[in-house]
Amino acid sequence: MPHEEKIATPSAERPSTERDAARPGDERYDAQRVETKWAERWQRDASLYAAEATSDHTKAAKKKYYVLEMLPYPSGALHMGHVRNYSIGDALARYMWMNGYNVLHPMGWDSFGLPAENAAIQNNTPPREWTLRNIANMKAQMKRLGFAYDWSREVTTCLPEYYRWNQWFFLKLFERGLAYRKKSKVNWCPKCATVLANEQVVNGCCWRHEDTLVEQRELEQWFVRTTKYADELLSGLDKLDGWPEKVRTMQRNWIGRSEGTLVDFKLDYAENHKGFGPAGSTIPVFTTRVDTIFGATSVQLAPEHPIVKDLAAENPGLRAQVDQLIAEQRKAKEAGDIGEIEKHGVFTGRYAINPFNSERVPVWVANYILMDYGTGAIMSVPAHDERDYEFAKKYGLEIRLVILPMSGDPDETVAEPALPFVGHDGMLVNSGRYNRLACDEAIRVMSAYAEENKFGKATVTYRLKDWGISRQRYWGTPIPMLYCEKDGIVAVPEKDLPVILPEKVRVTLAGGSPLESVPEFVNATCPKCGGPARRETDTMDTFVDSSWYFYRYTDARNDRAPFDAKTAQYWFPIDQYIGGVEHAILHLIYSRFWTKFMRDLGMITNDEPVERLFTQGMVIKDGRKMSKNLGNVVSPDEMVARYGADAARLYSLFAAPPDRDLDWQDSGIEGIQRFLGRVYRFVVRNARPDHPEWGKPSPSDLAPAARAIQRKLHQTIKRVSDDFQGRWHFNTCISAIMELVNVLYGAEEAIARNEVPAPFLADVQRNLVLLLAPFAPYLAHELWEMLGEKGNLLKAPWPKFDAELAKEEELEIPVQVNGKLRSRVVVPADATEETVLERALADEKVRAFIAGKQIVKKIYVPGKLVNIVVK
RNA sequence: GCCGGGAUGGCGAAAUUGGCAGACGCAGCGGACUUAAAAUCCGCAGGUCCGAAAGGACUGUGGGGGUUCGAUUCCCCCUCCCGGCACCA
Repeated sequence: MPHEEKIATPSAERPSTERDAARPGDERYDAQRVETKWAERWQRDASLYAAEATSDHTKAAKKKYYVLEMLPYPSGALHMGHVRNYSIGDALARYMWMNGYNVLHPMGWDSFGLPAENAAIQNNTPPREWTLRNIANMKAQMKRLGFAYDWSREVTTCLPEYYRWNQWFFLKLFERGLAYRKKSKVNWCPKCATVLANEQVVNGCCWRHEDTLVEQRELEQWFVRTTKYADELLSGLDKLDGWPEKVRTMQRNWIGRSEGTLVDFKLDYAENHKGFGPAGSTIPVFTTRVDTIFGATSVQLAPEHPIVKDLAAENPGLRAQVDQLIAEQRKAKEAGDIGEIEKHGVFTGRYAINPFNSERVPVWVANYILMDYGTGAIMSVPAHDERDYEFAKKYGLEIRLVILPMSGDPDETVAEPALPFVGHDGMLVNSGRYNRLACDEAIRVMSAYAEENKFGKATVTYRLKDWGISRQRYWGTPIPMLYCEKDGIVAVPEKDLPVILPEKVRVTLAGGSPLESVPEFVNATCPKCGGPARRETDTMDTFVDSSWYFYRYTDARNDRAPFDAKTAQYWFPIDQYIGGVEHAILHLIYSRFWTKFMRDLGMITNDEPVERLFTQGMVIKDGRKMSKNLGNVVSPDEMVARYGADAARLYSLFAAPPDRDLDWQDSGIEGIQRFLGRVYRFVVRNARPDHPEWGKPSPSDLAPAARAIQRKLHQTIKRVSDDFQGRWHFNTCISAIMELVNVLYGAEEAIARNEVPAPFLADVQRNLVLLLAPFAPYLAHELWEMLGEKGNLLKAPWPKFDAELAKEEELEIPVQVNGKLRSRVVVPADATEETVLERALADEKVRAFIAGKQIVKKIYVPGKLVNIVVK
């Protein structure tokens, strides 16, 4: 019994009052000492978390696994949301390493953007300096937290080595007509002093400044033709079954595909026509219900419709009213309640011709018609549209029934429906030669008729708009375009990339782009004619950076291309992407677009960037989102200093399943700290680095105490492995490990009595450490070493589950009478149904409940439960 | 209005395929160790009622109904909370 003297007697090992920290044999877990020791070691070995080169892999049988967490904006310091996000990814990466995969687990910095400019203005620090300093700080935090990133692939989007490829992609987009310049109404955030894409406007406010109303401005802007892929972006969602349904739904809503028909209504000039009419004498209307067109009793125009402008120009009275409508609409839009606007309209005095029946209908302008959807004009069918019905009632417009609801029997007389009847299951009436057609059939026939007669056609409309990427800001990727007086818009030749963002720029939020005030940047030479040219001073939306950065990780130091096609093909798609749901539309839709674009460039072969997406819940405190304003922010640095990185990470995984919001409680992390200490103390007390080999005796060879440990160990291996492979409920993984540790503590007396063989105990401890390794890497490494293991824990094989060893020899079967729990019987695990029922019926308590009654039914669910039904 | 997600002890949560509701942890209570405290270890613990106790009865997963021997789990109806979309023609 060589280990006898090593067993600690509690009194000998208990730390005394003072100066206990440095005492030899101290059992208290000093997380700071252990964690800083390992952080330094890991720091020294850059290759530790490096993904293996793909060239080594064409022959190797190792499977790849690309796990990615959304890269952070370097705001200055990590917050708890980051810690949670990265703890999930890190646990997964470590688990996959231990399971023998070639893991790619990179990290980078989404480092262009407005906060750097604000900081520059406030602290007089250049954006570059501010950003790089923040990156250094956050990188140090990540290292201290022990995240296993392949830093050799670090991507920093604000550096020319990266953003030159944004410019390169822009040129490719431009060549293919996918980047274009257009004057249009754009969203303008006064606080950002720049425009925003539609996706970046939330409830009429800026996505970064939720209290700042977005204004509309007319500006020349660069757009990316995301709508070219609208259909594929939509249909591709069906195949993304590794994505949360919620995100897919959000994207579907955002794309907003709608099938319908365009129909031209001609303005009628028969009366009051002064020789030349308003620009565009036809009014194209978009409708999803062309089958109801015989019920159209007016045409409604958006107040900002160009024809309205012309009509108003001829009619000052109308103009005042239209201005009023525009104001109402704008106000409602800004307040974010355009949906609740009080319907209000004005008759223009003009009429338009319904091309299907040549009927003259009045043309109105209404505040609920939106210029930026469809054509900005509708045909109003009060009988079959709720909004039109409401409007018609208010202004006394005609309501004409043209659809009758279809009943089961087509020949049966149908009662007049309550109006408005908006159902699709009907047939046409009062519709000339289309009478008796079913709605869907009528839509087809009538669309075709319109197309044949050149006054309309079937069409598809999207809510999705092209992506406005111009930003009148300094800290972003310069758009590589030139304006030459002679040659117009000219692209910067590829060989002249990158267009370097100048460093010495006075950043202000006033006026246009700060770059305009840098003559050496603005003044350039036209590559076509050699004459003087003006450089584009807008920079790119920072969502361009994050749309393709994950490809760059596969080949981050390439200076001839964004990345090598073969290498990207090996790694893509990303097996698991993890981040907050706030990017469900913005980042994730742009990324999907970019992937399709790169595929069509022939750079990649995958259609989608991400196989599986996981959106983790928020970290909240006291029931509310953490924010500086509320003063409920928990700082990761403070948690690491007080409890250690392992505790902070483990708690963020333990407190709730990862997809739910996590309510941070300081007392909760203390419990985790206690648990880590418990694990540490057990191993310190029981480590036998010099143990002989564990020969794996069969269960019957072990004393009951040891056998109980073995059973629990294998049950734990199964639970932890299953949760990694299926749903990711790390909280239950950790609970399972806690239970194992509790069993080990319960066995300490048996261990002291030598009922647990030393080699077996060593094996159990090894497995315990392996199970803990993905969640608490510092403690796991420390204990691994303490157990005398020399190999790299990171790549040590994940414990293997053995069903035979996990099996219970005896089962406690609950016995119900009429569905109510009355007793329990202990039976051998392999007991037959007869035996179990016999025992159950023989049970004293059960007998008391069935006495004098008739047994109707006996139910036995093997291994689970007995239910005796009596009456 | 439409589409998701959710509601379980004092709190965070668990119950993975319809089978012991509350694992694990926090907070709490009791005990051990200590001169004492901290730390640590062990134990108790949904609620109500009966009982001195051991123990027992009833009840309990937002509310109501249903299916079933049996429902946190499946079906129908309703309430509340969170997120997204919304005169989208």
